[in-house]
Amino acid sequence: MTHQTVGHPGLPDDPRAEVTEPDPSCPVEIALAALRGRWTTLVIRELLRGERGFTELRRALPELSDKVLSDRLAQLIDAGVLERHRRSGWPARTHYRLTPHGRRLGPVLQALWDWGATAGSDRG
Amino acid sequence: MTHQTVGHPGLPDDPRAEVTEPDPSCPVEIALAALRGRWTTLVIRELLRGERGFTELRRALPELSDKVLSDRLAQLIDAGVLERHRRSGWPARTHYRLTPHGRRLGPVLQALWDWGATAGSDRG
DNA sequence: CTGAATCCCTGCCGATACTG
DNA sequence: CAGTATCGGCAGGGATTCAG
Repeated sequence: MTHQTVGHPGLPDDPRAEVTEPDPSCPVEIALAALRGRWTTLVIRELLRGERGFTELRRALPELSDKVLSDRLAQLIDAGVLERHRRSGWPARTHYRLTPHGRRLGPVLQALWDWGATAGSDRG
Repeated sequence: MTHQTVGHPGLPDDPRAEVTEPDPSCPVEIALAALRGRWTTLVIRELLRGERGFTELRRALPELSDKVLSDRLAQLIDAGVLERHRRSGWPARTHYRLTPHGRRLGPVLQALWDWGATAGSDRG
């Protein structure tokens, strides 16, 4: 951040802070798009704990269907959060690992957690 | 989670960090619910700059329809982010102001911005 | 001026079934 | 083991209309 116009934390001094309609190239939109959708943060949480295979993720999140898990993994790979590593052979073995960029979601989720944990307590 | 096995920031040592399915009471879900939906962050951004009336918000975000603006304001009031202040008389005048809790979204949005701004570049 | 009610359309999510 | 294909239900979002 390069300024503090009004005294609140403010947003970066970047033209994208001035958009008047939702803009996919806005960094906030990019971040929220990466986190969007049911189950997404739980998948990330599992992978923050270490790399996991497809079945391991299913075991950790039993209510999550194959299709949605597959969707989420693709979404997160697309967002640069995860990498897929295939091991050839039989049975096929794949594992998913956070990229460095994905690991940097840790503090972001922490910020969301901290804010959400104080909801209702208006303190100030 | 009760540890920091891998050296990443980790999540709080709270039972809600162990849920195996989406849980509305999870702080992360609470925060994401507050930010959910198209236009939401732009409305917040406007109000981070100062209190605004309904029409002022419409002017700042011309593509945003009345209905969705109304929906968003209700959502954010419900989330404890905003307060509505009515002034009696004619014409009716209302303004919206961030609560202290809402103002604390500043750093959260900043964290999202920072992450989103580095997407693609794999080493911050 | 400040909204709420309605309608429709689209996209997400879940269940099931099928493939390499 | 690791997914993809397909379908149906439901909620989100936009335009329009109406009301306090």
